[in-house]
Amino acid sequence: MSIRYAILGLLSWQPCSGYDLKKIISDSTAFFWSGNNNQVYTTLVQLHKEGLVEYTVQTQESLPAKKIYSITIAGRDALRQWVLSTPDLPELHNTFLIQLSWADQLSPGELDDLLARYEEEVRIQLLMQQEKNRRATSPDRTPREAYLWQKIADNITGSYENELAWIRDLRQGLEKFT
Amino acid sequence: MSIRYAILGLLSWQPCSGYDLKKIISDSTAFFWSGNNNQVYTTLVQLHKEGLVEYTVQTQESLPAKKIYSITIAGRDALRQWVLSTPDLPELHNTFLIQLSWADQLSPGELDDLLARYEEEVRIQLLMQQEKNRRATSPDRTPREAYLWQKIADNITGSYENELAWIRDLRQGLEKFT
DNA sequence: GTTGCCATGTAAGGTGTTACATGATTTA
DNA sequence: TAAATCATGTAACACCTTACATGGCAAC
Repeated sequence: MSIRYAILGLLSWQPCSGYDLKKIISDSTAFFWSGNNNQVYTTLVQLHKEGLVEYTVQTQESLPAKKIYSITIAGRDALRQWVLSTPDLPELHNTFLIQLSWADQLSPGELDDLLARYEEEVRIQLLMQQEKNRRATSPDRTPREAYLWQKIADNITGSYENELAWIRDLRQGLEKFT
Repeated sequence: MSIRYAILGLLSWQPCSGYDLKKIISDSTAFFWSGNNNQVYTTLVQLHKEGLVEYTVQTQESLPAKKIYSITIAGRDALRQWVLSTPDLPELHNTFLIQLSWADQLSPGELDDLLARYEEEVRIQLLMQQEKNRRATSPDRTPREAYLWQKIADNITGSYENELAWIRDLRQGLEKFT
């Protein structure tokens, strides 16, 4: 349900087409959805039905027409209420931990290979995230907002760094068992 | 799809009824599913259809009959192949980051209240997780397996600790903006 | 000339959740 | 007497993903 508010929030920053929203969402890690058409467009239709967004059609020569969505007063109210609501905990979904649960059947070499592959994946992901952060643009309407967005980016890189430290420590500790 | 392998893994540890599996999964954080009936029972039926598990019915006086599932040779093979397969990255799904994205509309007091509530939630979750770890039983078939399960538990508490450090730092840094 | 971008939308399917349904036994 | 535990299973629905469909334009 929170993709509603991700979209409302983006529209509270600037009017966007569905296509724009889709791109922003799929490029972002904090907005963790895939940004597929179905979800974005149907959510926009629903938000419109509820009066939380409105749109104007903008025709373009030699390009398909755009629906430029913007947030309504009611939409801003709904967003504010949601932002004030009790936060959810982060969802810790790490399939690798399940893989590791049953990894004692592997030989020392197989296990270290598995761990090395995971470490490498996380390492690359961290680098990609850092690069994303460098390129990213944020609303930046006040110094405080810029700070919040910086910290949001830090949260994600921090999670990968934490995971990386964990896997390195794990591999180190495994050397005793060879 | 990975709940299949969570269940196969649990059965590779010890034979269980669906009810047992359900309880283990819903009590565990690493096995991150809710452990609802529908998923567990239908997955067991599917695994049985594929010949990866088998069961015997155990009747009990004055209690409903149990189906005691155990893993087959084919099941052990499938599990081993999955454990060796390329690990997935952790899924970072933190709705709070989206809430925070649009939190600059809040007054300093409202914002700090939101952050304080989040910090408290994470703190409690960390304590609960540590308590869980203390009570938990693990397969513990070899010293290496015991080590792996210890590290899996550490991963989860570590994630909460990391989040807690992040939110504390964030609140500290916000004081400049009051 | 095939791929990718712009821009909308639909279809089909996988995954996961809550709630419902039964029915005896134990606990508060 | 109400609720929780044991034990199975189904129904309904929310959420999310990939893939399909159209059609013009630009780039390589």
